[in-house]
This record gives sequence, C-alpha cells and structure tokens, in this order.
Amino acid sequence: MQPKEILKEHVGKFTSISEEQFQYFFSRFEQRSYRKGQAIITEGDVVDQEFFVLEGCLKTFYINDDIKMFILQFAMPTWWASDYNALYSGSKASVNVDCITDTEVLCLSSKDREEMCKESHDIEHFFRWRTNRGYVASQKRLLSFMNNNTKQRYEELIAQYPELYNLVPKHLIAAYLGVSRETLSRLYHS
Amino acid sequence: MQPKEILKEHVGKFTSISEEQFQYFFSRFEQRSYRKGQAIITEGDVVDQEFFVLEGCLKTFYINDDIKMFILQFAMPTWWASDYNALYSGSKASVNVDCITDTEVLCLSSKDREEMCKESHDIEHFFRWRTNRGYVASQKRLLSFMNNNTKQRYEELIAQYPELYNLVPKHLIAAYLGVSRETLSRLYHS
DNA sequence: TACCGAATGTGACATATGTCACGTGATGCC
DNA sequence: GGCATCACGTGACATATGTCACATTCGGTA
Repeated sequence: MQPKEILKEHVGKFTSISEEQFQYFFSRFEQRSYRKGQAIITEGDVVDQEFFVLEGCLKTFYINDDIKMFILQFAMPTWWASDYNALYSGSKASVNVDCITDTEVLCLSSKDREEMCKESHDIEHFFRWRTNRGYVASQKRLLSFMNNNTKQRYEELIAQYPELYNLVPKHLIAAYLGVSRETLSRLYHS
Repeated sequence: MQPKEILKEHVGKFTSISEEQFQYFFSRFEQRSYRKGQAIITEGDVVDQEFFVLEGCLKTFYINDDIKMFILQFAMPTWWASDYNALYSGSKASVNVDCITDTEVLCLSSKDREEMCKESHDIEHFFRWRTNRGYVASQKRLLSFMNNNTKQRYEELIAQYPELYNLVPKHLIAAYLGVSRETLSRLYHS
C-alpha cells in the first residue's frame, strides 16, 4: 500500500474528510527513510516534529542516571511517535526515539499541525481523536503495570503485537515491561 | 470563586473563546454535589458523562479479582475525571470513580461535548488540548513508575499535591503508588 | 576460517516487597 | 459510656526481582 493510502485509511478511522482536504493534509507531510539503529530524536534535542510510522518499528525510550533504558512505546505501522511532552510544551527532549528496524515514516512539523488545525475544523477533530486514543492506551498500560505481573504483561504485549516476538531482541521487551532481561528470560525457562 | 469563573479560567489556559461562546459552553454543564464516600461511576455502568472538579477530591480506581484497589488518578479541583475508555468507546465502565471528600463537580454529557465540538471549532480546540495535557501527564506517570522507586514516587506525589498528605488516608496513597500500605508505612518509619 | 560482539540462558546471592498477624489509638455511632 | 470500625505501625517470614558472574550460541566480518 502507498504511504498516502496508509495515512488516508488511518485518518478515516477517526474522521471523515473530503478527498481535497486529505490531499492538502498529506501534502504537509514529508516522507523519510531511516536505517536500523538510527536515532530520530535524541535527549536534549529541540522537538518540533512528530512521526507517523508507515513501515518498520520505532522505539521511544528513556535512559536514566544508572544507564538503564525504559521503553515507553514500540511504534508499529500506523502509530505515531515523538516526545509529546517536549513537542507540546516547547521544552527539550527528555526521551529518545530510534529505529529497531529499517523504517519509513511520514514526518509532520508542529507548525504545520497547528496551522492545519486552525484552518480546518475536520483536521482538528482528527487530532483530538488521535490523542484521545493515545490517552486511553496510556491509561490502560498504567493499569496493566499496577495490576498485572510481568508474565501477564509479557503475554498481553505479544498477544497485541505477535510480530514483536521475532522482531525485537528480548532485552528490549524487558525494558518495555520494566524488568531486567534475566527476569524476563526466567519467566519461560524455569 | 464561582463555578463559572473556575471553568472559565481553566478553559482560558488552553484556548481563547468569546464570552458569548463561553456562556453557551457553560450552559451545557450541570452542577452536582456529592458526599464523601459517594460513588459517581461504578464498574459495569454505562458511562456517558465526564466530571470537572470544582471543589473537593475524587479518585478513579480499579478493583482487581483479588479485591485489591489501584488508583489511577486523584482528581483535584480543575481536573477532569471519568472512565475515558468507556466514555470514548461506548463500552461499560471498567473503573470506578468516587468521592474522597465532599465534592462539587460540573458534569458534561458525551452527547453535549460532541455536539459542541461539532458546532464550535474553538471548543473542539479546547478539548484537543485538554486531552493532550492528560496524555502527557499519563506518559510522565508511566515513566515515573518504571524509573523511580516507591519513595521517589511518593515524594513526587506529595510535592505536586501537598494537600493530599492530610486529605487522603495513607492506604489510598499506597494504592496510587502501587504498593501495599505496609510498604508505604515502612518508607518513612524505619 | 577464525574471531568478536551481541543476545541469551542460568546459578548464586542480596534486597525489596507482599502477606499475615497483631497491637494501638482515634473516630463515630448506638 | 461502650462498642465497632478504621487508620496505621510493625514484626516475621515467603516470594519476586535485581545484580553479578559466567557460559553458550549465532551472525557478521576481518
């Protein structure tokens, strides 16, 4: 499927906009290719863009003072990634985004997003529902963190994204679940 | 401060709308009073309203199969509370909302929210930014869960809401932090 | 081919946390 | 006044998890 169609199908899930308006919407995105391992956002960067994944897989992560990595999100196709705290507040990035595999994204600047939201009620509607969905997903993950043990969270993750099992090294899965790689390993080998 | 002024100041933080439009916005809310301990949303309910806290304190919580409570949010004045998963998806409530103290809220139905968002671009803009803020707060809490230990999370919470220290029983603080009340107690008594 | 580094598994041990039990003090209600 | 309930602290112990150390496997590369 072409990038334009992927985005259109995604937008169509939340709102109905005219073909003409979609063309305009799409024209504001810039397509980019990244290689496996490449960084997209690094801690301390000025963040003025967000990324819609067409193909491949990104991770959003945080490195603490003890050099431990925590993964906030794996961004699979049709998911958005950025440092939204920095993006919305104008502060410097406190999290990193990089590529787990070769990845194709559509990139949208904050300036373009806000301009389009101002010009078009429909587009603002789309972004409201996109964030609604993100908020609910984030709340669900929080609840899962408190309520489920590591094994349950692992199985939940793999059930939701079976492709992660072969795509992503286990120590990254562990960093997403918030446990050490040893603990994850012992979950299903003892 | 009057309810109308509290809401107006809150809305003004995210968007600038005309006095006339704000009057209309406000007219769609219904003010309600609840008593300490009273339930506002119970698991299994149909959820078609959200609540803006004017005064007092709510908690949003989940009870798991082992009858353990996990608190997703304390809703202080000018915060919103509901089961947003249920509210946005139309499913039945999976979380509960009740009153920690006597509480005054402004209540808005989903129907009214969506009607107003459709009628008014400015109001849709407001709700987009409200959810943006909620999303960022949720992400921060998730990160805090993974990165900080219980003591750090406790101090972070009290620094953010000093009034909680005297307002809320310690076992509820523990349920927010995701630890047992005994563990919380030992944090600062041993 | 030989070597290196990354990913993974696993044993040993320390630490954090949960669970259960019990005691105390404060509060509210009959 | 007396009783029940709740909030809270704390000791004892089990369990889960982190940390450190080391071995193995596998791909990629010189």
